[in-house]
Amino acid sequence: MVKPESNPPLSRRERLKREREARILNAAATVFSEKGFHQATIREIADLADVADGTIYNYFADKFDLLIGLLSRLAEVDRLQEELTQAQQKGAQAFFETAFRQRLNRIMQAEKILQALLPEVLVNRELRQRFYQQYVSRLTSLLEQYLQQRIEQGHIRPVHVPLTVRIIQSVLIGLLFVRILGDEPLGSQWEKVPQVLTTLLFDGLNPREEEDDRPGLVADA
Amino acid sequence: MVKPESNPPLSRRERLKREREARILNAAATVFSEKGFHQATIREIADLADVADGTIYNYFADKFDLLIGLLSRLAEVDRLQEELTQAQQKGAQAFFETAFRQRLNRIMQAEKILQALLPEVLVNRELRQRFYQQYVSRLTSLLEQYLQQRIEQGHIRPVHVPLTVRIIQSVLIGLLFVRILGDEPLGSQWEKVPQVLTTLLFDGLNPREEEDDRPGLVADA
Amino acid sequence: MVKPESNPPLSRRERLKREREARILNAAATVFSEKGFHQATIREIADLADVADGTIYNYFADKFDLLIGLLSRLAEVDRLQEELTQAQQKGAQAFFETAFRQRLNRIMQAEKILQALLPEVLVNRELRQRFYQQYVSRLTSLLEQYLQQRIEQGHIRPVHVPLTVRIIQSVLIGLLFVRILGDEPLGSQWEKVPQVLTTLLFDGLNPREEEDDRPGLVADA
Amino acid sequence: MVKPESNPPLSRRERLKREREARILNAAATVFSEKGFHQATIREIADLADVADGTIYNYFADKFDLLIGLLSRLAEVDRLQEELTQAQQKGAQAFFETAFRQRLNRIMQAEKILQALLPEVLVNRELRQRFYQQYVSRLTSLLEQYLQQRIEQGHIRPVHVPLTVRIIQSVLIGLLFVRILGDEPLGSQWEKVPQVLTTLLFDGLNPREEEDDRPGLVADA
DNA sequence: TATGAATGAGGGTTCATTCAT
DNA sequence: TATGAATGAACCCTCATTCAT
Repeated sequence: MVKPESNPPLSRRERLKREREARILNAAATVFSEKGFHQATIREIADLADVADGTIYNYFADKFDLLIGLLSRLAEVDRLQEELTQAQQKGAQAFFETAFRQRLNRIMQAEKILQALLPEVLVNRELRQRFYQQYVSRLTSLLEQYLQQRIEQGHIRPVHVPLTVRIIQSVLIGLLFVRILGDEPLGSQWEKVPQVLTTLLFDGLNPREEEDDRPGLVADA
Repeated sequence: MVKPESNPPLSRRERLKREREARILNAAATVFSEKGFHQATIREIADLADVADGTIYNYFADKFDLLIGLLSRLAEVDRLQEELTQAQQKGAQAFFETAFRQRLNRIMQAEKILQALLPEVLVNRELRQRFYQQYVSRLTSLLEQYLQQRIEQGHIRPVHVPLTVRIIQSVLIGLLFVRILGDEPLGSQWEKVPQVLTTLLFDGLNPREEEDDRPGLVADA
Repeated sequence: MVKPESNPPLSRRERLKREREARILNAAATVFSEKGFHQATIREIADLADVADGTIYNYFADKFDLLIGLLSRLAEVDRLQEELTQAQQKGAQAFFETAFRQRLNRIMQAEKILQALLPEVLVNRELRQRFYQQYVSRLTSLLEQYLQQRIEQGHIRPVHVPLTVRIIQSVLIGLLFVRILGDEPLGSQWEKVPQVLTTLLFDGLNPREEEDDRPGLVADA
Repeated sequence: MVKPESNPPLSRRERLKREREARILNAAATVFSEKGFHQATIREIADLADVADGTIYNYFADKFDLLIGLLSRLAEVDRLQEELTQAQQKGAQAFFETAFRQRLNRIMQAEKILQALLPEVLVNRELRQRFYQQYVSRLTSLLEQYLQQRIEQGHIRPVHVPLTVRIIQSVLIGLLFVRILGDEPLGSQWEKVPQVLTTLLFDGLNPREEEDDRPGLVADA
């Protein structure tokens, strides 16, 4: 299932190479996320990765290619489809809560990389397109299919599928954004977000007959 | 539109100065949004504003100060409080739909400026804090107050107010983000978003007894 | 006659600009001729010209453009046609002696520039073509016309005009080359060359009845 | 062709080494002549020679040493003295025509190497001196001796021997130069040059009583 | 106050050379 | 001895900023 990459007789040389590339990408993520792509210098990344400046160019064509490398790693590690497929066996609401939790976890894990990428994504056409295709539209497609299906099954109200999916996508990205902005409640209560979000999405703000007493719905901080 | 500051007669000299500053800021917004802050050059902005390079430094301390200028203009023109106060006279759902429409309209009007600012907001601590305070947290506060009130009045289900408000904020910012990414449905159906979003927020995805037949809920594109 | 460029009301600013450009080109000629184009650094040229590195780029697009600038100056200052036209009023042999003297003088005056240009001329296609057109082929054409005419008039033996002219051209360039190589006799007896060359070219090596007693034909060094 | 050095049996190992060195020098000549010494990279030469970068440094001390290697090969292969000695048995004019033909043939054969060397010869003091000694002055000396002798024998008019010889040398180098410049007539009629040059050198441009009808003296292209 | 040329620090990138394998 | 990845010094060029006019 998960391409096991099980050709492990990697030569020592090959292992060193991979390890070096990883170190460089890590360093790039750190420096980019702290200073921004343009403020970051190759020198600084090289120092942090403990290689010489020139070595970076044995692994990446140029500075921008480091961003591409980060984006690739982002997409590569992500098990988006598999995760979502598993979650589909649950009910609709549980599916969304699971999906949100997965996505928000991923975002948190990859926060540094995302913080390195996002600013340039907004600015660079090529990166923007790659990011949209490799990162955004994949989730969009899956959600559209899922939502459509569930609507047809009557498990979900008939809504404007494309826009609803965009709205859901936007929440996720927006949450990352506001989190990066340093918003305190989001920073400290990130784990609660999936549930609040799911409840909101399913039950809405409208008051119901039956009072809802589940914990976590009211701020306790 | 609402220019209550028009008290003093303003000398010809003064008018010229203001007009020049506006031209410079416009040029900066255009160039920054197209190329990004770091790719943009003072020369290019000066050319577009039809002034000499050096002139810009009579109006702004340095290149970064142009961003501050754009942020100020963003906040300055915005009638956030007044608009929301007006909307509060409506019912809760109508309030949100109005508020969303206002916000999304503002976002669209100021898209160029926002596209110029956002990348640097993610990268520059000072700008980030200013942006958060002048642009994000103002809405957050107002929404928190409003939501709290309505919950106490029983018009809205008791929800986790801080996170709910962050989620709402995130939708707005995220929508802008996905729009900038070039997402087609968002680009072409931007006007429908407020209603879809409001319905989603209030009624949720859960199916109800009574079928919902209001127009615009199902994609027709 | 010599376009006097008599629009002297050059502003002070303009004069300074021209003077700066000249200083830069002089410095470039010096450094290029001493170290070669690739060994030369912009820093060094700037220092010698007493300007900042960046200033050079206000006058020349890039390092290579300095070579183009040198080539232009070479062609610009040269009064090739006028000089030759004057010389045409003399007899054939006197014409050539005059022409050789003019050319060899020019070469000596411009030796630094030529030494800066030649190596790159051999290496860079664009410069090669420009050099050939602006510097070499102009003389070639004039000589071809002149030789053809004189042959038709019977003042010169019928020879293979194109090759003969190339041979003459080659002597001039070759003499410069051997001079640059540091050849001593050429360095110290450069002024004798035109006469020796002319005699050789007209009378040849074949011995004649009448012994030739003109001075300068036998080495006295 | 004439390989009298073939005394020792040469081990397989030794043969491989020589062959490798030859491949490297060939590659260097090709790349240098096409791009120039400084534009050429060791990588490119190594690729063309089908060896690794580092291998080149087992054969040559550094990049510059490749030029020295080319110069050595140039001098080594050249049978200057033997060829000229043979030619001396002819009459003076035949001698020169033979000598010119030999030299111009050599130049053509070695054009690539010369084109690789000349630019750096003009720029690098050490290479310049070596080139002058190993390539230029050897011919100069031989010609000076020969010319002096013939003059004393009365077969050649008494001319300024040192300068005359320099002029002859200069023609050869200059012809190579103009050829490299891409001059068309020289490129296509290179074989005619020795004869035209010899006639010019011996008979001069002065018209004679007897009309000269030998072929090849008038351009037919 | 507007101008725009001069400034020069800064950084991405190249590539000859080294050296562990 | 051959390999080829790592090294890091070196350099062209950009461009924000200054300042004489």
